[in-house]
Amino acid sequence: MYQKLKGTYDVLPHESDFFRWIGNEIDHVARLYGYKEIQFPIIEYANLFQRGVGESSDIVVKKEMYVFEDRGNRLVALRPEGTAGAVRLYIENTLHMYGYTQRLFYAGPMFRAENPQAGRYRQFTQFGFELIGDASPEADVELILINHELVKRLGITDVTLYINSIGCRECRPAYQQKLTAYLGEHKQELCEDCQTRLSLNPLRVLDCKKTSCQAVVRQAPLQYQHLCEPCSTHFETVKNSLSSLEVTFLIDPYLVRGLDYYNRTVFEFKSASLGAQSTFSAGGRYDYLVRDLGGMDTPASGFAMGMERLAMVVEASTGKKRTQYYHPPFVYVAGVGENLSLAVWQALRLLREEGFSATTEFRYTQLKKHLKAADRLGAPYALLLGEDEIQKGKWTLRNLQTGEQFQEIPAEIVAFLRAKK
RNA sequence: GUGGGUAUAGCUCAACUGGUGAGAGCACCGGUCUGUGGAACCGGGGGCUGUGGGUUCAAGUCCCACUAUCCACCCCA
Repeated sequence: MYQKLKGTYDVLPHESDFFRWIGNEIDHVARLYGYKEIQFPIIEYANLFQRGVGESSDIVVKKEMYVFEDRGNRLVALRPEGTAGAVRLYIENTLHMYGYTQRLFYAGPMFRAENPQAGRYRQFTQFGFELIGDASPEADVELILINHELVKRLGITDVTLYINSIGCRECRPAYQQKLTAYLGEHKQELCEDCQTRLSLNPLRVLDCKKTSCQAVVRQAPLQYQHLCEPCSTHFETVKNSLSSLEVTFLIDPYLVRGLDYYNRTVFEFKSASLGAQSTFSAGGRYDYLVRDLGGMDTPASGFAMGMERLAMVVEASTGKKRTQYYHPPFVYVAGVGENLSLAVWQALRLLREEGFSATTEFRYTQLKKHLKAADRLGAPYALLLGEDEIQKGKWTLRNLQTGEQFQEIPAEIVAFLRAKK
């Protein structure tokens, strides 16, 4: 028997409405905030991601990208995240010519060859929002508000917003020097991984979870205390805006980024119900990326949400299983007796033309079988069609919850159903 | 990549310390009931016990490897 690839999953028929619902809410919020959907390929040149995501990122270093040569010997990769592709799209299509500020969102599968775990897959779905061409702190706030709105709409309750500022290319070097110097003094106390991080990306030592490292980190100089004037003002404005909008947040001075392109504001939404993979949404400002990928100097900010994790949080938070979002067909047509296929077809066609979700089981001729099938599907109504109905030119409509039923001409039945829909 | 748990029917689980043809409930299909379902009863299809080796007279049961899965680390959404 064939099995699905490690780290992938199937969405079954009774679960898909759940994901559709989440997707619809995201679409809706995107529209409310004036974001337009973009679509870009799942495969791109590998170097787009190598450069976009950063050479020191584990996605590149630990070979977590699905990279291969295509038939033309091009080195291509399955996208490990969305921002690089979105920015490539922005640059290649000169979107700034349509308006400097672009509010964009996307949704789709991403790929990382990591070991699967709770809420972590090799093919996972990400929703991302990108606000390109706006350097103001309000842009960051808007993105956080979008998150906030989504959380609210999906009925998620146990979330915490963490924010931090990781400075810019002006103030980070000085800070990093200070940090590196400090960590260098305590090198012996750090774990093996952190000792290598020290030379590669010392910031990452800050969120190491090993107790020995944390002891060192606790005394370490913190970025948000060493921001340059502009970065500091930016961060203050973000915090003040959030406060005045009554969006509660916590400052996490150890919040850093695995992806290299971030600067200034970074934020994460975490849920306690998620186990170790507590972050279901993360984002921040990335003012250098457009330039790094060959575009003009363009500020930008964005975030991405993991659909699978989001789904788990929704279930945990609302107490509703994903199967409870299933929408049954509205009317089940039961053809009772032989040679009824024409009548059944006609009924189905009329119902569908009226916008009702309607179905049947062609293989059944016994009413009993039909009702059982309708029951299993969860349809609220069954339309009974047999000799009697055909003779009278009427339909019998049965309410499957109450058992009540009546006979009427099709037009009346349709009117009745329209009122119930 | 590292560490630990798990692996028997579609699902949830049985099968005394290794011992006759691997069972139950749910689900599915059919019947009791040829125009009234969600109940009951009866019957049926489904498993080379994750895969491959080994120990043994004998393995679902013990040993090894592999694979998958779950959890944690790493990292990340």
